[in-house]
Amino acid sequence: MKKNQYKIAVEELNLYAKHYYVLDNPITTDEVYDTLYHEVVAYEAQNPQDIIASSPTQRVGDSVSEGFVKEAHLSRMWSLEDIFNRDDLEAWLKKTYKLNANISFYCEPKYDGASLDLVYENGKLIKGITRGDGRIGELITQNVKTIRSIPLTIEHQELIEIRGEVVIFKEEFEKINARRLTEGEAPFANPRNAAAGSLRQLDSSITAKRNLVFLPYGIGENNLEEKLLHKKMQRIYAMGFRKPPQSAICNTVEEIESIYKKMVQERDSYEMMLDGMVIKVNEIQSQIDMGYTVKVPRWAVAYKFPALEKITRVKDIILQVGRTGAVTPVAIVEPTEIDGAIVERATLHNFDEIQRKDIRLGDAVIILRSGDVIPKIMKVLVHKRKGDEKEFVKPTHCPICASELLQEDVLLKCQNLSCEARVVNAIAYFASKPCLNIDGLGIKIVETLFKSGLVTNVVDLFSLTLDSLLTLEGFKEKKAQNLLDALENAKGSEYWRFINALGIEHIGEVASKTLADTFGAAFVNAEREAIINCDGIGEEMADSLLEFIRVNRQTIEKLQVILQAKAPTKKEEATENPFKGKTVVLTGSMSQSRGAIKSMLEALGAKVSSSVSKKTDFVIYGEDAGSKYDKAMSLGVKTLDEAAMRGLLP
DNA sequence: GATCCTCGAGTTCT
DNA sequence: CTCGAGGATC
Repeated sequence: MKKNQYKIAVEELNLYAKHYYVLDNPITTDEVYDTLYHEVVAYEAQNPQDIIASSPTQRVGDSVSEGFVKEAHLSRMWSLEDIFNRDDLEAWLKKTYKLNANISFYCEPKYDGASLDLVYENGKLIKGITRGDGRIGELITQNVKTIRSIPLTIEHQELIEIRGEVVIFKEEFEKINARRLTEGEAPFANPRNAAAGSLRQLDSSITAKRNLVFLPYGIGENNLEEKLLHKKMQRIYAMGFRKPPQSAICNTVEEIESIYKKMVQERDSYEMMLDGMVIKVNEIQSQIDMGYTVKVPRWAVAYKFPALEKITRVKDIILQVGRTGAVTPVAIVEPTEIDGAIVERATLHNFDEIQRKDIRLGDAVIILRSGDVIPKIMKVLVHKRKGDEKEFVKPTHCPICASELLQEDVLLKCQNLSCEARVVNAIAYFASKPCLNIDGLGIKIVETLFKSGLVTNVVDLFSLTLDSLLTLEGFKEKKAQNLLDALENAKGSEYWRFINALGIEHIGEVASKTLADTFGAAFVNAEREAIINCDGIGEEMADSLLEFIRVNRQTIEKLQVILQAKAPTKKEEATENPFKGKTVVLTGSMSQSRGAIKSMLEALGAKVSSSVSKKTDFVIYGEDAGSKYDKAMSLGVKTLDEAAMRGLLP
């Protein structure tokens, strides 16, 4: 870095910081900021004579803004030094052991939120102060009192300062943003900004509505006479504060690495966002001996997690046509590594979304991926526009077959029933898992079959022969025979699979089961009245079904003859068991596939549903359980792990 | 008429 | 897994 580059970098950092801290509207990612910041630090270390007074390295924390009364902290709130990998960790440990060899380390999550300082006197909460610059913050006591996880009184009479992080749970964050979008307000970039913004509302009734959560991480001014940090923390939890979802006392690099890896792996399953793990020396006397540098304590460090947010560029927006004819836009971005995965595409859902977020071709965007969640474009970095970005024009004609598109609610749909994309996807759907479950007939194979002209509709599948298949590229004896076997195997499937496989609009797995149970093969002649009378089926679905039968009666009858799908045998009453008549939801991965467990439970008379509500009787969870488990917890629905479920089986 | 519960349909990456 | 909308329920 040269001197003039250094100056530019400082200005850039200050601009980022202003947007981040003061305007609660970041214009870059943490990663970009951190990288640049470290370059500046490196330059300043080499060229101390050049250091500019306004450099962000020359101050602690963010600035204090107007609007609230300023208030000094009883003792200073420090920031933490960041480390990013094992080498950094080993270097830090070496440094730390040099100061004091006989120590252990207390590790807990570093929450991604806004720091808060609480002052209690005579057992009462008297002040809540934002971090500010670490010495002076803003007095926000009224707002703080709306946070339910902050006790207003504690059983500790002496003056004590409790520090922690105010966060917004991920679920709540999504809700708030969804609401802001519908009300035409700019969404928050991340839960941290939402938390910080909510905390600094002038009207505390707004703060109250945001469902903030306080998680304590330490103590400022205090007189808790404990020799060990983790004991102090236990005293705090005993006062009525919330515990961290994970913590550990470690003695070696290996132990620290292992708890770090565990947290990284589990970070998605936590309700709040984490951005790292904090490692602190556990012995209080050693902490005092080690003391502080100008900026940070020597006895603690933040071990950052890999970033889940990256900046990338929208190269193109392509159009996909599904089996129902719905046209969906997908953004193609510069390939970017996020948390171990290379992200190249991000769904845009529908065309309103492009407009709402004002995404243009060539735009720099912040892209986000958390766990299994599909990559999402969070926001456009408007200040990075050069002027040559192009607005994306909503198509009027199908990208595949060129027929006219029609807007149906939020979806833009191709109306041509024989559009290649629709036909190919419909055949693939016919063969998919919840339908006839034909092995080896995925989208790629269907495309090959369609292009060769051998298969132009689902009936053609059953006229395939070994000879005709062998004329195709990529098909040798083995693969061809496997496919023919799989097709043969589809004969005699359960009847609901056959109905589902037809891909009738609004008729999915559940409705197909209802129809199969009620009418069996006679569903093609069912009266409208009788259809509407079925549980869960109304006018819309009935009309869609009747229209489909009217148009496709011959195809349906041909398939009935070929497939000989099994009409459902009269269901035997399941014997009495804990799951009979109960509504259950499955989440996470278990020793068998969820499908297998689902049919086992259904055989016992349970209704296996896909979403959790307060009517759900049990949520059965496996490894890596997701948001459904969280929802069960918040609704107070009973949860069972796989072993507990098996224990209840007859 | 409003609200809650479910289902259907769409998508990404390992 | 999440969104949006159909269906059921009050």
